[in-house]
Amino acid sequence: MNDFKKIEKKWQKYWDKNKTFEVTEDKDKKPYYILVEFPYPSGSGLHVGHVRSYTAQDALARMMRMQGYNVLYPMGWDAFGAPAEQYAIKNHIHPKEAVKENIKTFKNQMKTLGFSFDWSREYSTTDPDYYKWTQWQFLQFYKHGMAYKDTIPVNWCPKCKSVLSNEDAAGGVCERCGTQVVQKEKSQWMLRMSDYAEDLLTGLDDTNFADRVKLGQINWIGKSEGVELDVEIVGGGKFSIFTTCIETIYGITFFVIAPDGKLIKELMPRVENKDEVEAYIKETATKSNMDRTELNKGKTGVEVKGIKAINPVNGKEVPIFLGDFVLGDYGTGAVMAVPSHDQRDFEYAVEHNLEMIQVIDGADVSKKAFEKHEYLGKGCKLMNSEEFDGLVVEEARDKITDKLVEMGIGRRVNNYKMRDWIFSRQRFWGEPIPMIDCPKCGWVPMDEKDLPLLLPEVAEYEPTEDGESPLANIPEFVNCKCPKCGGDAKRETDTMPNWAGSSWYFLRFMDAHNDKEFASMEKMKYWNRVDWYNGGMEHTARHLLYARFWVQFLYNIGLVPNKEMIWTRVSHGMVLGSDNQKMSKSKGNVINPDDIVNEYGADTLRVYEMFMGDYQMDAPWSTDSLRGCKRFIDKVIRLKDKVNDKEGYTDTLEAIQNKTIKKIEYDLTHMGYNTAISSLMILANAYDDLENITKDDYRLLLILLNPMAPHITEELNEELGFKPICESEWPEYDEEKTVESVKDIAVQVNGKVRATIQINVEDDEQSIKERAMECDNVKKHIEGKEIVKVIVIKGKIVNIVVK
RNA sequence: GCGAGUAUGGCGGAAUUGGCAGACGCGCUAGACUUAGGAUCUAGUGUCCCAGACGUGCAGGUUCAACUCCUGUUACUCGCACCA
Repeated sequence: MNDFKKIEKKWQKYWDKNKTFEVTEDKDKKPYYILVEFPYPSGSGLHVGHVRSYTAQDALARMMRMQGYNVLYPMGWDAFGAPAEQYAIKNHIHPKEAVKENIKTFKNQMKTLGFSFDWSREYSTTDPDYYKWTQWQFLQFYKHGMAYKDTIPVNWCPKCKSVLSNEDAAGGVCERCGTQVVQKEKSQWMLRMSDYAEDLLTGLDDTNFADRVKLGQINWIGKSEGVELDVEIVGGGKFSIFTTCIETIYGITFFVIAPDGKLIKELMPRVENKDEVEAYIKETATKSNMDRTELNKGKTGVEVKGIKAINPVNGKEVPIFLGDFVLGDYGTGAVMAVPSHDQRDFEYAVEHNLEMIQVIDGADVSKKAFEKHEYLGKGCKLMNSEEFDGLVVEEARDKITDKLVEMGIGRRVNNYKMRDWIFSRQRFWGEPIPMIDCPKCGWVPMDEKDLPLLLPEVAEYEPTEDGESPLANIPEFVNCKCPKCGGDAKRETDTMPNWAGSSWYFLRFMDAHNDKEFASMEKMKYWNRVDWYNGGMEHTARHLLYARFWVQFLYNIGLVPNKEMIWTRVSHGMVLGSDNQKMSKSKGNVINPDDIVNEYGADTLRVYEMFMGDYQMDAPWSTDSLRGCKRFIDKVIRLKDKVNDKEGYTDTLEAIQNKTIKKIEYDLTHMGYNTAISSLMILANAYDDLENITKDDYRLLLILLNPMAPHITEELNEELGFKPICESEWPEYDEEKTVESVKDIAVQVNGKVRATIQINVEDDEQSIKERAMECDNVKKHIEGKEIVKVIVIKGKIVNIVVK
């Protein structure tokens, strides 16, 4: 049987020619929108990991189409960003050409795998017709005060010569190249994502994301409730701190402020030891995040001499320090230090020989701090806290907060770890930011009707040495007229991050070729939302959060129908190498899907990847197992020889057939792909046990297997003379017939199986009980013993308890 | 350190509500058919001191009955990481 190549080609052509999977907004059908993360068309081609998730979603799409749903299953390309640019630089071609080439490869691979995408909706984020709307939406952010320019210390990758978002620089190393990130001051476009922190949290209630996905989002947003407190400075002036442990306020022995924050700059004129302080600020700036977190556990810092702060509750004057464990961009960039009750403050106090005051009773604080997670909920009481002495912590927290609020110096506030989104990249290969810097008018947005702002056609697109975008070197691009006053002005030369285009691509699929709007409200209302979104776990924090933020903003300005446009989000496990390690060229364990398709066929690869293990877990590659799937398909082919001329279904197969239909429906909608395949193997084995099967029997197996193995099943179906499966209806099962009327159940004595009896569904408890007692082996084990009770679970088990 | 997840034969993994642990597949063993087999078919395949007993990371508990529920614990994987 080596004509699978011919067969697969034939049916791929058929689907293309008949536009089988293209959909329109058909009002008579129920819409269902299935989405997989569109790939980054890299130079190395499709990965077997792509095949896993695309096949899974493809199977769901194919089944649901047969069930009468109007299934939108689109595909496109997320082609802006550093990898495409680096690939282009390395191979000395223009990124546009590189992307075109890579898309062609990807698309061919997808076609040979028989994915049922609606190719009429294909686009790339790099198409001017698409990024026009990305730019347009950026202008909406700007016009609603959600985009602003700010000079901030940013993560800088010295190798990629680019600014990275906190998300891209997670762990203090560059996401792309692994180089240590350093801090650098830069003027950047920002989106006010932190304004949406609370909405992004509550919005999760309107989604059906997997729990682990929701949790990832919640952790990333990182909400903490606490008190913001104004602190007076001796001799005038004040600053604010944020704390979640206001109950320890009487234990303050010093304050620490961030060296990279704005506060120290304001205080500078009054600082006595300016040289020392400035040196420390400089030192901090050269340290990467990594240094600040891992390598530098010892608490460095200097005292800010000449300035003392006043503890508002007792008037005590305490010193102020700089310390790089306090971050400039979280909270207020300043903290109250209570060394007895915070381990970081404790370490800092030991290092700098500072006073400690215990204010919560219940532990020895001479060796380490007695922290919040240790004293909360244990009934611990306050001490050394004047009128609050003796109060339980939780109560004291409330009373102290009330007092501070009353005094007008305290506010209950929430803080979030999530920061604003740094939206500028000093890169060529991204959407140009459509803003113009006019010497007279300041930043002016481009006129919407002039969009798209195209990337210029140039030969040089490598980043400049000083970290400016390559676009800055192109006078024809930079120089322009101010849309407001008509005078000479300069364009923004930074481009958008590659997360931009992917933050709204799923909306575009609903109306992919609209040249009047990014997507029409009418079509978005028809499709309503993404019903089922599959992607990698690695995208559940960042991409999904950006996309939700983007959508919520569009909703607030009335441009999309729902505040959450994604309903279910699930994630798949990785396909590992056969050595159980992540596939990588350096380890030599990479499996190329093309090779597998060539040798075994697309159907085999698809079936194998569905069968390989729990969909949500990583699974190692096994070519032996793949061969097993090939054998299964061969067996299905051979079963055709058993088909007789009889009409209808074989009686003895009724139960298993109904059961299998039900099982496949359940499994394909619950990510149980491996057990779906297994139940089809069981069905095929049942057929194989018979001398003959009917045409209808055989066709049922073909239809049920079709979502996973669409080519061979269509071919066999056609050979029987039926109309194509992709134009047929999904079979219905009869719940009553899924239950076998005769069944073997176990008989246990004291929980141990001693016999098996055959029962009928109609049998009553008493007769089952009697028959169970009559089994020889059961008799042997209950002989001479007192029967305490007999438990009969109908259709499942009998347990006789004896003493 | 914090958060999440995982742990079942030689291997990948089943067990939807507590009800015969190991479905299904791989691998392996023996046999059949064969010039041949990465083909197909048949039988077998958790462990052991094998009429029986023991077995789902480990130690307890609840129950007639526990992979499943509860308490504690270990290892690994992933995410976050001085977030006040």
